[in-house]
Amino acid sequence: MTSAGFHPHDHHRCIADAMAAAEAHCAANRLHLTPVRRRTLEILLSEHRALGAYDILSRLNADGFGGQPPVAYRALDFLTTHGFVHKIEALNAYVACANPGSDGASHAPAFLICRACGKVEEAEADPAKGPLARAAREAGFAIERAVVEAQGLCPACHDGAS
Amino acid sequence: MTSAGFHPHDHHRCIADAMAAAEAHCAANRLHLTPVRRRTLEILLSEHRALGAYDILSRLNADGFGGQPPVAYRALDFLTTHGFVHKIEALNAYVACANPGSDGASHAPAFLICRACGKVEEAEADPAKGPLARAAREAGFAIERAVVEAQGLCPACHDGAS
DNA sequence: CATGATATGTTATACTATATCAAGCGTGAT
DNA sequence: ATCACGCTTGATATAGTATAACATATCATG
Repeated sequence: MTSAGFHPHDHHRCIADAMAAAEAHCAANRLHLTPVRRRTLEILLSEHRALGAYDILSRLNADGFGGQPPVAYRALDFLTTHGFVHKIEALNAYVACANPGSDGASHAPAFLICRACGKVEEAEADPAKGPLARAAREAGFAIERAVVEAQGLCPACHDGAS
Repeated sequence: MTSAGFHPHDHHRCIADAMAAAEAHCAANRLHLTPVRRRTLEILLSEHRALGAYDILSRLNADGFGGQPPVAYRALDFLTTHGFVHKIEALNAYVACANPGSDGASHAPAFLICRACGKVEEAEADPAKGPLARAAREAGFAIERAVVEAQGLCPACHDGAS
């Protein structure tokens, strides 16, 4: 199941479901979804886009949370460690996970990033099945983590442009 | 054909071949492989590892080239634009291309990055054939560029460790 | 209540990258 | 020849991303 980033959907519901899943996962695993962490996740869920740490920080400020970089980075560290948020390496930015708590830390997300509207869709493109896994096998390389980020144009921007 | 990063090889030859290929490609395309650019490429070729821009910069300094960041970044920009060097997004670092000039800009490299020794091997894991391409097709997404970076342990580090 | 683990506040700093303007240096056109 | 132009480099400043280190607060538990 992929995120609905590129298509119209009940976004309020989309946020509520993700927050509920995060809360359930935290409750089940003795994790503290504190106010800063919760708000950070809400901020990221509010858009299907990747936000920079300093974007997030300034929104946290607006909500009365501490104003220094470590505040944002620590919240992001918690959220990424537990699989609620992913970092988009190609953008040095962060995006909410589409299926949080699905299995904690070990799913293998791939991302489709629209360079026009900035929306990010998360796909479960398990690299274990692709040419990457074959190349690794041939090289005797043991993959622990894979960064897979496709950049291009989403359906809407592709049709609208050129 | 993959790079020989993880296996013993005639490294002097490996460097010489890559430099020759770069020179040929530049000559054929009216590109200037100036001293800074050439030296930058040599630095990256000297190791099968990804180096940060400031690492490269300090090595350039040692060789008498200008000492400001733009010097390194401009050389890297030239080299990446023309396919002689790739950026490893997950590390914010740069690595020499294993098969430069193969087709200029449009090959689809994937990387195997050893977290222990730092070596990087470039594989031609064409994403067009993998699950990523299928996910994109289903989503109506037009991929223009794909970042594929696997992190883990190379054969040597995998055997040596635990 | 004491204790230890977890989380947050705060300051400072490190690391990565680019904008901008000035100067040098070839190549080719007139 | 020299002028004009494009490309490359020099140099200063600043923007953007991330973490180290230490102090304080909070809370569950013994």
